[in-house]
Amino acid sequence: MKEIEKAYEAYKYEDEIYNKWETSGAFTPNTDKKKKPFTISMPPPNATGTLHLGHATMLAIQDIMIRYKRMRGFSTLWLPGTDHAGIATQNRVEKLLAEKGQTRHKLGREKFIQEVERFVEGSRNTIRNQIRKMGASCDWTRERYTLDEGLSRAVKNVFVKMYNDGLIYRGNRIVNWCPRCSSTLADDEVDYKEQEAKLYYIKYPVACEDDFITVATVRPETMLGDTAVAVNPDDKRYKKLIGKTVILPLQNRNIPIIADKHVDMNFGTGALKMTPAHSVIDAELAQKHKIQSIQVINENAKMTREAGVKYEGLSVKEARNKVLEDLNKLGLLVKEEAFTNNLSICYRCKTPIEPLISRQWFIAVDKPVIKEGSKKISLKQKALEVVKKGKIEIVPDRFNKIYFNWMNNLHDWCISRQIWWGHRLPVYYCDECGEVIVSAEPPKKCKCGEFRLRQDPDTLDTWFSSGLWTFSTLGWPDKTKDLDYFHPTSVMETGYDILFFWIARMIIMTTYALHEVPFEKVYLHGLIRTREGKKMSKSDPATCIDPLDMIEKYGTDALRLSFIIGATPGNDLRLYEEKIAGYRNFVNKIWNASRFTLMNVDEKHLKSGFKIQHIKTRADKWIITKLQLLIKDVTDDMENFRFSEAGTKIYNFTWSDYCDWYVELSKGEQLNPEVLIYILKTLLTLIHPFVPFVTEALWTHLEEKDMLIHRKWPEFDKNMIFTKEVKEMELLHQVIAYIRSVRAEYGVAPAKKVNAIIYAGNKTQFFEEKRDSIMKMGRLEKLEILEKGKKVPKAVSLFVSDLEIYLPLSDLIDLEKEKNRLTKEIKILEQEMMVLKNKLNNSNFVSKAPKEVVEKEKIRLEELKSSIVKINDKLNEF
RNA sequence: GGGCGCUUAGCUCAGUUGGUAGAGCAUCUCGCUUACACCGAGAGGGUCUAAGGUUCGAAUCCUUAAGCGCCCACCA
Repeated sequence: MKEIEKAYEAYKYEDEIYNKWETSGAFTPNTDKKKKPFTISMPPPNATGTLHLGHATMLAIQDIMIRYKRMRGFSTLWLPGTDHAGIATQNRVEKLLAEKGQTRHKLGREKFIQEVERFVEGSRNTIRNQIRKMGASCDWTRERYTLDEGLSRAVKNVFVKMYNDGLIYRGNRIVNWCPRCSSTLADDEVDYKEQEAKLYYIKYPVACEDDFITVATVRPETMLGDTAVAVNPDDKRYKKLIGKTVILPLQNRNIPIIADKHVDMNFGTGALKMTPAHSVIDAELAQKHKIQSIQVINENAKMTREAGVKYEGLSVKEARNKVLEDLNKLGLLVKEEAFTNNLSICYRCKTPIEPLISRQWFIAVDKPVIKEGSKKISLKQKALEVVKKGKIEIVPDRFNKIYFNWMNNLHDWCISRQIWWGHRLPVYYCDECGEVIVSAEPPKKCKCGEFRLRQDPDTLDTWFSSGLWTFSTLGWPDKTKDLDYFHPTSVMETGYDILFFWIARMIIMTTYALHEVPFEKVYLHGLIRTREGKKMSKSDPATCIDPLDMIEKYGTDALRLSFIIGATPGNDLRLYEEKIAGYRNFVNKIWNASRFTLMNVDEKHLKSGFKIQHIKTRADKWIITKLQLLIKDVTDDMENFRFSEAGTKIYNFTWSDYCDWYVELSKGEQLNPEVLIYILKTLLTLIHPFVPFVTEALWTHLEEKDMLIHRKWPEFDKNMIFTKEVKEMELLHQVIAYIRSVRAEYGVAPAKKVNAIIYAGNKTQFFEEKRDSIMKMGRLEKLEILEKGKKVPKAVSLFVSDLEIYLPLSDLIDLEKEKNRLTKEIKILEQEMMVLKNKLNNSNFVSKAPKEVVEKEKIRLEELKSSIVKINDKLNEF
């Protein structure tokens, strides 16, 4: 027998165990045709950061899925990797450079990229090791990175294919521009922040008339680029002005007054100033009405020459003040009102977005290109269809609606970014003849014969490459064994916050490129919040829990459990240290339950293996039955992704059934080594996916050849269900619980032993057999077990089922108190009996409720009646 | 303006198809009984947000309302 420490100290074991798993190849599956594949693509953490609670959650959930399926005999691939995270990473490095007084422009493109690469290599290693810390059983031999050669090839190939299909085009359109990042952003990369702004009312004189039209705006500086004023056609105030022109103040330009139903009559003055170059709505209206646009703000958020010499070069804010001042001088500024509006900001750096017109690359989401039978459908339609038809199932299903809503409203996706860190567009220009060449391989020369070709300086939106993740990581565009075997992947597990950013993009890109879904199931977890329900923010260490600190303090297993138990998919989870400490206690409980077993068995027991013949006592049959039911329930829960339920059930079994009863009963002559070992091994197997480290650490003491990670998942065995014994044991528990309860109520010191008399009727033999257990657990001095007898005076009396139990606590008994206790008890029982009687007298209930429900109630009623009679008899003696 | 989620014991939450409410922590009372004080035994604590409805029966299904939170949308 090996020495086992009294308490489990996680940090002493975890790294070594992980290392053993990894080096033994346990995480690396084969493309074994005899097995079924089970695949998860790990959502690639950004290559910049460190592990946070979001990552830790996803790793815990996915690892549970993977380990479970591995034990069920699947060929399981969990493919890890990292994402280059274009804008996020570039921003980080730019910030670091700024500290040294450097900028990326001073450095130049090539050197800057080297700088980023250096930075990324460092932090990728950090991330890798932190993923290991979480116990993630992912296949490191297949690790990928979005900028790998292979993945880059996939990116270029998809780009070219889409271009050739007419899905990718270059266009001059209004885009979200972040002046700080100097780049475009996709629509969903824009965040909104409420701000206290001012709504300015400005008078525009109507040409050739002594009239004005007043417009309201929060951005007066954009008026320099106004090209129209729009009103609602039904607006009586302005009907007569439609078709006329106004003279745009400060610019002295004539611009038309047009009518469009989109204009809200009730907002402001009901007249909308239109700046198509700097407002998305205005741009749409302008396109509809063929109104030109004038760009007055440039990509650095400075005013352009078009804004006029007076304003050129001013910042937006300066221009705003100057415009207001000038309008005021002319008496055209009517008034200003306080106003709250939503300011658009960059989701990465929080800088206000400037909408402006720019020449960019887009993916056409509404163009019918994908062949579907005889007709062609768009990317969007295809992405909607696979979810509608159930080819992809989203858990929880309420997110279907959210997905549909988003997909339906999707506009053409702007994919070009003016940053340097990322996949450069495979687009080449010939300045000689103006030819545009789109090609995965750099072209040698233009068809006009020119050799000097210029590659587009822009890079692709990060989500373009992430969208290919499930298949680019498996080797596409090459026809690899992995791709054939592991794709489509089985489950995509991630936080609901990137449903649009990523999940939707993967569905679009994969259904297009591979004509199959990227994954069959999407499992969405919630966000981790503080105990108060607030978001955890890195900037506020008081609210922010660092998973690595928690691992050091409580162990990985405890942390994992705190993400799983009590969590429901799609709902946020509040996390706090006491919770983690609680699960640490549970992990220690597992440790000690095992320790007890190991201290009480010999090596020969460990080696002998378990047979059904080893089951001897009623307690054995009871715990074995409980275990079988646990296997059944937990398996069912795991199959249905109910990890919280599965975890809770194992927790309760371990602590309440196994430790509090079976282990306690095992102390003494009842000890049955084979059963103890069988229960322990099965339990460790069942809970291994949740707490891999402590279970594997214990496994080393069990004389098994293989590591626990390879162990087969237990099967439910109906031959090990003993219904009768379970009922008897539960009655025994009840009796012991009653005795303990009375002892406590009467203040009997735990060390003091008392006497008891049980009239057990037809269960006399059973109780006789369990005499030792009752005496031990009830802490009895002397126990009499008889079929029946006289009521015992000067004793506390208990009536359980049809049993009578007496504790003659003579000197402790307070007759008055005992009388009150029994009176109280009988009141409760009588009340319950009344309810039951009414129910059973209700013909509707008897006829309509299921038979077994009625039967159950009848039995309960009989029990109640019997107890009440007995208590009444006893009361009459007082 | 649309849509979604939450509201259950002091706190954090479970409660799978409707059958008289559960856990952990916290509180109180005891206790070092040969696995564990990261423990054991016992106790208290809930008209399941409110009001209607369906049903023999509702925390669970339907309707309405309130509070909190989130997402989407082109109120300038």
